[in-house]
Amino acid sequence: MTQNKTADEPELPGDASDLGMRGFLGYSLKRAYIVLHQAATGALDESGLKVRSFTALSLIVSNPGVAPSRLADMLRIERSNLVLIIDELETRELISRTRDPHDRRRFALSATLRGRRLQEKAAAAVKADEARAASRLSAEEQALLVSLLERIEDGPAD
Amino acid sequence: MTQNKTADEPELPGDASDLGMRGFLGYSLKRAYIVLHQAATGALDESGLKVRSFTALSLIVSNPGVAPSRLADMLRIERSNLVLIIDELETRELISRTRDPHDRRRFALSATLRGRRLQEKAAAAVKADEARAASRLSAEEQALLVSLLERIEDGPAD
DNA sequence: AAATATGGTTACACTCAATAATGATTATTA
DNA sequence: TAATAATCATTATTGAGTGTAACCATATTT
Repeated sequence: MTQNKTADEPELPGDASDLGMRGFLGYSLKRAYIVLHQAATGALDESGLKVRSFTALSLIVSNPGVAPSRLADMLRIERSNLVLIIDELETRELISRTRDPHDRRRFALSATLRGRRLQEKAAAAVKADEARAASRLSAEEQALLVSLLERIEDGPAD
Repeated sequence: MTQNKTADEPELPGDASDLGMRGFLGYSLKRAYIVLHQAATGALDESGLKVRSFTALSLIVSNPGVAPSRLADMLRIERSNLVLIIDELETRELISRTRDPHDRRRFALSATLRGRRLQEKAAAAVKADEARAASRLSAEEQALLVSLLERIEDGPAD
């Protein structure tokens, strides 16, 4: 047994380590992601949006008229899963869903004035909480981090 | 007819962009994480482990005798959720679960020889696939990335 | 015109993770 | 010491989040 907890050394909290996992990029990535996701969730509490809904709303704001299936591609989720998100945003009158006149199978999604205002406010809150969560990094380091992450997202060099 | 790049129409579905979301660290973080998680999932396919189980097994290998509740803390999940993971690892005889003689409420988790061998093999596979996924980054950049991520994980500077 | 493909929707299943309740054991305290 | 509280592992239940399959309406292709 490698653990020797006698009365002299009662239960050190640090006697277990994840040093072996630190060699895995995905491990560090996930743990940092959890921190940022929680920060965003907290920031969005007031607006009643989830991170998922906020992202969808933001993409609709900056891409007026976008079709649901296109949006699903951008979010990397299935169309069927987007339906509920859109339903919620529409019920709250943050977006409108109108038929695309050129292709009546499609909907054209646009943010309402209310939706644009809420998105703007929520975005500011998320930005602020993200800044706090990443406050150990300078602005330059944060920019560097994002660029590194985007190069990973671009896939293998091959 | 849906894609007309010849500046005919101002708002075509094809030119949708997520540029507005790129200002959010959490957005880039999540997308990079998805890439790495998929890489790890693929690498672990052969071993029959999920990313979750692999992480648990790895931590048990490097912390022989660790208690389930301590492990749950390290994995940042509830004890109750760890039970199923441990059950699976024990059923496959990758770990053993023995009572801690000093505190009979606790279990002491240790990897079997078989578990250590599988972990070693799986770790190599994950490392290889992670390296491929991050191949657009040099070794120095990868190390830098990890250090930036860990500083985020450390929380706000305050 | 008929067959095929695409877009949105619904229903279902599965994974992941949190919560609450329970039984066993240990620690505290009256 | 006896009674009470706290801790550990477990089970059951629940709720997100996401994928798959089937369906209907509309477009496209043959």
